Amino acid sequence: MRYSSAFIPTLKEVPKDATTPSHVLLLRGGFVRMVGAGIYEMLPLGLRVLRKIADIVREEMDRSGSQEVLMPALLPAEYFRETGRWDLYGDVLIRMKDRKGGEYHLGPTHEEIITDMVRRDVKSYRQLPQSLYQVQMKFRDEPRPRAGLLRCREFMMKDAYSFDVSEEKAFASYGVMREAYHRIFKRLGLEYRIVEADSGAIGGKTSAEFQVLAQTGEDAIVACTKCDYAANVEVATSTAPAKKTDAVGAMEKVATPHKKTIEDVATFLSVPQSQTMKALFFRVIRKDSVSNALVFVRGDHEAHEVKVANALGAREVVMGTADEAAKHGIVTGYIGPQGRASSKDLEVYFDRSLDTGEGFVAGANEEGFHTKNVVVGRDASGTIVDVRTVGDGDACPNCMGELKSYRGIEGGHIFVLGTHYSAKMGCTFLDEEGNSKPIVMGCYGIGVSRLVATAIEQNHDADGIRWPMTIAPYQVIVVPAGKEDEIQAAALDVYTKLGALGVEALLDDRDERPGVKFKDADLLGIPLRVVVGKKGLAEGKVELKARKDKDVSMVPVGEIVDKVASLVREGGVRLIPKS
RNA sequence: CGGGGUGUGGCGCAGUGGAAGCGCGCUCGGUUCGGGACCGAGAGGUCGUGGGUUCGAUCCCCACCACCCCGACCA
Repeated sequence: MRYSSAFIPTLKEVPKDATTPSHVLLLRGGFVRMVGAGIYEMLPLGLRVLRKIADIVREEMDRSGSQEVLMPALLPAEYFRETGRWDLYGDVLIRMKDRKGGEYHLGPTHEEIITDMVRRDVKSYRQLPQSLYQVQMKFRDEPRPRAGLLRCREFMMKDAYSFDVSEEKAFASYGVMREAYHRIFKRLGLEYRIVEADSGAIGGKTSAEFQVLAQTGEDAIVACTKCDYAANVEVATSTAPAKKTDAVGAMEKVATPHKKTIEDVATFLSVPQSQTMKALFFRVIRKDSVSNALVFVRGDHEAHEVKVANALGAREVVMGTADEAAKHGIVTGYIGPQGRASSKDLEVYFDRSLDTGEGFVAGANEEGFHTKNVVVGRDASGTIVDVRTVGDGDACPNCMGELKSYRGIEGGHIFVLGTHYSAKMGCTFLDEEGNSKPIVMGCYGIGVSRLVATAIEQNHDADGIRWPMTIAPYQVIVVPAGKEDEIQAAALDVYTKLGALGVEALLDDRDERPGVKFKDADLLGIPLRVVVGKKGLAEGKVELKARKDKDVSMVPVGEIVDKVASLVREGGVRLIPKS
């Protein structure tokens, strides 16, 4: 492509609404433009990147034995009604009516539609397993779209679905996809971790997220520095604390006037914060009931609400207000477990870090007093759970190694769904014995458009983007630095020969000063840059620079094309020469 | 949905109760030509929308809309 005729509207100034690096650079580089909140149009460069990512995903899906289909984005309400998600999805679903008043919505995900596709035709175990995928725009009315392509209301997603005769086979399919995902993320050139995660609303049993490491990530994850354990903090755990058997003296009430926070109490009583416990009052929302719970965690720990909800078997837990607590006779600031027991009104839980046989300082359930030597099990009873937020320095639950925390962007998520959808939708098959059984499903998503932004979050510097070779919009930019005919001719020659080898090259033939061209080349993030200049050319050489490196090398004109081609290949791209 | 903020030329911003300006970008001419050059001449704006106050509103008042940030929520 000749730059002079390309539609690459770059911007010098940072658009004021862009905050994250990928958002800024996608806009400045002329890759995308915003049309509305969470709605973007892809300009030529952006589309090239998007397609490259999608193509890699397709190749690996195909290789894993999955077949591509395309489902509609516009869906009649009846499918989501079948599984109850018409109501469950709430405002996230973009709903509409047709001229006859029929109810429709835009697809936020396609489990129901694919299940319908399969149930129509698959009747026998002989037709299984099946694996189908699609690359499609999805629509979700996000409460808060943000950060450019990272969180959109319209976004491109690859979703795959597996159909098996048994849970065992479904896990095998899950394993195949997991391997395919590893290949995909490696080929995309992204640093990532596969982590255990909460299954959320999709309703699965086993799931794993592919988290791309980036400082701006929305998700907090921990990974072991020794083994391959990694988990989203929503579900992360650590080694359970050892029980201690030292005798602990009897409980002792002490005056702690006006000392409400853990910090104040610990300082006042001269005990480490790890020897105190604090209580969190939650409103617990279960499938068909709402109750309250006191959850005790160590003073220096934090409870994670998702872990709390999972541990209590709740759909959701919400921090209760002081007023609500007061109705249960709770003295905020001085809450203790002694003398309490789980009741219908108020459930009592302890994080397992408190179940060590040690004595802790707890509130005395009386304004201005705390109690020392409270031993869980001896002086207080409740259910032991694991709800604390795991963080840096905690011990790995697998190998006792040290856990380290990262920020991540969820690039992919794979689930074993079981029969959640198939059972509700009557997607069944006859096994060898003639028994009708629901098909066991799995689903596997990759946020294709999100990965465009994710790749930038992980690969950029002060000057612009640094695309991984496999997804760069062009692999090399050829810059003639000078107007002399020899320079122009030499640059055109290099550009033409690169094209013949199948290298995707951009020829910056614009009538601009070299500085402008260099700035744009860096901003666009083209991995390789070949500059044809007067001095070099006099010696029969051109300049080669990698976007990610500082240094420049001079290469004989006769070798530059092969040199570039081999670097592109090394970057993981298969070159197909044009005949 | 709660809290905060912003809407003025393509982008970034200033500004006034008498009706609009700067930088970048754009067009033309000239000088330049290895890290976003310089000089000169131009083009380009329903001041988010609607209503109100006023002789007169981009400015003051009210309502609405859009967008951004924090939180809730979420992939």
